[in-house]
Amino acid sequence: MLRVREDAIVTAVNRLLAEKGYDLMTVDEVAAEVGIAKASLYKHFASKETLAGAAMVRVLDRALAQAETLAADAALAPIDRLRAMTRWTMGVQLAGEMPTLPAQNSALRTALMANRAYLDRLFALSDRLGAWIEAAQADGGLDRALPTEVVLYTLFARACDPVLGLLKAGGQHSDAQIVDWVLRSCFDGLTARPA
Amino acid sequence: MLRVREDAIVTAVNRLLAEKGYDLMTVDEVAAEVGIAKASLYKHFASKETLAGAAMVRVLDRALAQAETLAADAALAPIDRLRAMTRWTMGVQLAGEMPTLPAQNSALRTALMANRAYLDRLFALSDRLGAWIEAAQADGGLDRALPTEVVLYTLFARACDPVLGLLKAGGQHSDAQIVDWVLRSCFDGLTARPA
DNA sequence: GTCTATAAGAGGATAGAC
DNA sequence: GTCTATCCTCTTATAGAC
Repeated sequence: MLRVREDAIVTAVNRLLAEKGYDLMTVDEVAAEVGIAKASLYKHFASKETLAGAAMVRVLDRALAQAETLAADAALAPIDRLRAMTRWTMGVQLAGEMPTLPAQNSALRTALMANRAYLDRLFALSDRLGAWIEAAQADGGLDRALPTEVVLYTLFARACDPVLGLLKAGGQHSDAQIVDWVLRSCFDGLTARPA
Repeated sequence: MLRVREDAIVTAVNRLLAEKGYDLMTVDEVAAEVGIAKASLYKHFASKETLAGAAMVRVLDRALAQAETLAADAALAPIDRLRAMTRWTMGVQLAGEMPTLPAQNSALRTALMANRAYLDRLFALSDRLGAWIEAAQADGGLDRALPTEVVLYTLFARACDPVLGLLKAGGQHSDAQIVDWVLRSCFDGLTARPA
């Protein structure tokens, strides 16, 4: 029962974070969406920052599960694992399920940096992607001139890329088409490649 | 006198928007930074949204001036104009002078869409970059498989790319090095190019 | 653990004197 | 056009009954 209730809370937080972002999401809205009183919500989670942390833990768990699936496919080259992972990430964002947090809010940042569950998962995902990046550079699939951290941050940034939302807002293209274009620009660059 | 005072206000807004973003910037802070009372500030600008609009107008004017300079250099290929423009944009962000607005705040968005001065400059810049993009696709410098709007949005997005801030926060690299890496990943892609 | 009610304070905006 | 003082709403968080 308690687990089910808290799952419902995190689901609401996740959706609201994706829709309006951390600063514009209010705890009142979360409570209303779950259908409980705000005071009840605070019996489950100590603060707004804690709520955000729980939503991030959930999405990181989803990402780790996706990475696990990709790792199990021995036929995939490292670069293709990275591509598939990024495609998945962008799909989640287009589906309105990607909670995004402001990089500038220092109170929130401090709380997250003290959140062990969050940090564990963030490091686990970074380690996994970092290993794929280095393997892809070793086998010649990935540009060796770019440091691992540059590639890693660039891929993480696709999760909150505003380009996806802008193209979707235009209403002219399917989600799949949008993902294909952004994935292509990310991995192959904007300049023409010799055929 | 009035012009000087309003310039000082916009400068403060610009800096605070770059530092903390729109939602976390307070009008009290702006007034304090300028050194005037909040009520005085409201004699110059009607609302917080108006303040943000003025900061965006200023940065767009800077961008248009930069584009004008690049357009005057007849030796530059279209793709190099785009590259130089993006390099300039990222330099402004790393210098802490790039005001960034949340895409999710609908009240702010509504106000901006009613701000003629803002829209005029946004369209002017989009037109100029759009022409360069199409010229670069025509001469084979830019990937023809990507629609103009995808390239345009991708370049605009570099102005608020979180990767720059993450790399700078690491403290390991110079601004110039960071810009080079992100510019390379953007234009040439993450995957290796045949030499 | 759920509720109603409320504290406590931040923040956008304004009144009115000078 | 600048100031001090204040209004008013929104929002986070808690008190206390059941």
